[in-house]
Amino acid sequence: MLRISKMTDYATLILAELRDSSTLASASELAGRTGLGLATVSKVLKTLARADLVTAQRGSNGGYQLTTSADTISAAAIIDAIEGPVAITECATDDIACELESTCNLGGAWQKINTAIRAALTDVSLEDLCTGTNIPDTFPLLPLAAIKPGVRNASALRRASKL
Amino acid sequence: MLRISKMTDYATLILAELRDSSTLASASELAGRTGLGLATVSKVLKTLARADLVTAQRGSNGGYQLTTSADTISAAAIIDAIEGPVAITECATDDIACELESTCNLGGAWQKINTAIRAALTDVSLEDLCTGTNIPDTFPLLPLAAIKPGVRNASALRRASKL
DNA sequence: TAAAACCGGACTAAAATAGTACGGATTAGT
DNA sequence: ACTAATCCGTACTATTTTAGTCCGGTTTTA
Repeated sequence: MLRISKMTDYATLILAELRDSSTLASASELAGRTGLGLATVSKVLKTLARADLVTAQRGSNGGYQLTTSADTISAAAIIDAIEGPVAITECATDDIACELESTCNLGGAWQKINTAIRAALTDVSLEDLCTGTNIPDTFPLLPLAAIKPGVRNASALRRASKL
Repeated sequence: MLRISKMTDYATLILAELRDSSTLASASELAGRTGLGLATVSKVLKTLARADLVTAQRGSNGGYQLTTSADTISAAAIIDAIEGPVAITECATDDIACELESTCNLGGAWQKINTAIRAALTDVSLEDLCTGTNIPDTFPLLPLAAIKPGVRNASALRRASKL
């Protein structure tokens, strides 16, 4: 559920390498360091460059570097760059009202959740991802938890424990 | 990014209808009420029944009803039921270590984030989804926010505002 | 016994994702 | 100027996932 694509995963790996590198790193260099295919690394880097997360230098001795420091690049930005600004539900994707709207009695609840998750991901930086800091094992969503003590059913617990 | 499948969306719609119904509701009844195809509704209901979120009554006059009350069914449980216990990254899916592990210097950061999101979704109930209550517009992730004041880059902000 | 309903699984079609390939443009060094 | 290294853009293919449909079987009620 709620998975990020492999490409986004790769992007994180690559960005992490760039973070460790003080100079320009070429696509083939990064391919070597990450163990991924050159073509794939190239593709990811091009996408990241278009999103302005990395800056490219062309020509011989060219390569890539982070546009800004690792603590100013958010997890949300990485996901956005690779996967585009896709929303959690179909009908949240664009401003066209979904055809089921009349029978849909869910007043955009999923969209709200989506926004909330995005906010959470915006507060996690590449630096955090690399160092593993600032990412708590559980995200106590205070306002929610305070209002209703987390009610969980058996199957949810069972699955959660396996995760 | 991070989208739930259409089927999960449908499941929520169907569960919401079941919540409003005091008696058994058949698949065709629910298809009518939601505006979805019968075959699709059937499929979703069967899956939900297997996950024990709804209880089926077979035979003539049969149908479905919620197994427990709407406030004991979590959003996480619904997603799990339809999409299975899939994790946010490939290598988190099973306990087999991913082949990139040696070069992967991301110590399961995505997995942590996944767990955190799951925790958040476990605290949102079907009842919440239906009524729209208890779902704040933003989820202030207190422990995170307290430690580092949300650093966002321009492109993240731009995209977020379009969402 | 017949009709209504769920059950399980197979099946197809469509869409998204992953990965590859290639000709073109840019730059540095010689 | 020439050449090699490198990024750029895009098109392409293959694979996987998702969505949606169908059907034969079982259960229950009347």
